[in-house]
Amino acid sequence: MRSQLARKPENTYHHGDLRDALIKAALREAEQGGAEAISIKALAKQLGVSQPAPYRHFADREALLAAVTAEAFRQLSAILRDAMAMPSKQSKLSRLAQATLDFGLRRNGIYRLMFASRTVSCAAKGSELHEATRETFALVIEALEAPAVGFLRERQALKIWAALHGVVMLAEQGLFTGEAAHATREELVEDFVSETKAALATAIKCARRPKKPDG
Amino acid sequence: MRSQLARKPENTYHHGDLRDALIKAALREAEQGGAEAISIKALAKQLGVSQPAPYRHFADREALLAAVTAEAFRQLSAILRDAMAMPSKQSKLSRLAQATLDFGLRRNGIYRLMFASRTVSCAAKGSELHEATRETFALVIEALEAPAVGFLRERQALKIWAALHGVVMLAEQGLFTGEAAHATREELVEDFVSETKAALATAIKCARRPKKPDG
DNA sequence: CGCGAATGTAATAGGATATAACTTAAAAGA
DNA sequence: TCTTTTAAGTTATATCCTATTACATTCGCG
Repeated sequence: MRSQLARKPENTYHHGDLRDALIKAALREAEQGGAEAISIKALAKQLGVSQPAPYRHFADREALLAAVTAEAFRQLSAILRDAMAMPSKQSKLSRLAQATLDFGLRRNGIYRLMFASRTVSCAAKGSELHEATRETFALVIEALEAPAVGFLRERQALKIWAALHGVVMLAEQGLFTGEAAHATREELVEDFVSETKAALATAIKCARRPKKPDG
Repeated sequence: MRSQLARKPENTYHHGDLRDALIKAALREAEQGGAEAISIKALAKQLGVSQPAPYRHFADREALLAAVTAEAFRQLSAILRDAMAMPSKQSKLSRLAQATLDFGLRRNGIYRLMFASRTVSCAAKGSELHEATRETFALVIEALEAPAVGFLRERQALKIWAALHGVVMLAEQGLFTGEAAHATREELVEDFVSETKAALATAIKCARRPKKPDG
């Protein structure tokens, strides 16, 4: 099952691994132009199969987009895991944050596919895509390096995750290029990271010793 | 120039205000489905004109989207201005924040058009759209109710604006519906608001009296 | 081996963007 | 006022895309 070879070999009837090749090629297309850049017809041509062949593997365009988005989340998860595993003077959270920012800016189109399309919110609860998004978020929680105390940790994970995405969003919008943007994106991200750490430390301390405000 | 009447009256050759009617109708279409829901052909039919008529007013689909997005930013600006003007026990910033969240969730599709499409980042510097986005951001700065001290104020405006958008984004993604989301969106937004206020207060105090850390 | 399921193809319908050539009506100027 | 120019709309058409239907080929399993 040559899963890496994109094009179908000539003089063969079956591609061998069309489903996978479609997802990989679609990811490549989406890199710059986002979901709009994904055309089933163009992908089929690129892979050397007939135009309706992809419909054997995906019910419609939406289904392909969902699969592509799920793959993108798995790739992001892998990148974040690597960033967190890498030895560094920075904290895990800081590395995760900078890696997310980097991913969002570098792979702009894919990022929009993941975080700014209807595809994800339409994903059913047990679906491949839904699971992929949950796994990524689990890494954010892990990056906090904090014990589970009620929902304090999840709350801080949501906060830092939201803040990060906001920075990516505004950066892509060009709000950091004006004269107002004396602060760089990276600085802002670091701000959020240290605020999260501080909030987490005090919140957990308070939760553990609810009577004493300081120990 | 009946600017409100959408459909072209029968037995007339000219619509009268097609450009405006197109933008308004497109906004209505985008409310749910975002940019993808905007079809020039469908709009033309809806307004009772021939299919290529819109091309007299917009060079292509992208140009229409840009105009629609600019109008959306002006509407958001108006909403935020109203929210800030309204008498309330809450701070201006808090009202702006909640109004933004509300807008992002209620008018989901339009929000994506504004903050998560390539349209905005492609807007040229003097364009209608670019000006509309700058005006909206100016309101965020205004909501801080803080004096201009270097770029401190702009930096905090960027931070709270980013955080807000992150919350909207994750909320639309459904990350607040799981068991992890013990915190409501509104609570998170208030967190960010009060952190901003605190950071702003101390930052400005320090900038004013650089030698004395506390006054 | 042989049969069913999976996978691919050709043909085709239908919807969208966009352009070209032509028509109408409104505005501008003599 | 009459004419001429120009803005705005129309019909016809080219091109691209999604999606379905009916048909062909190959894989894999009993």
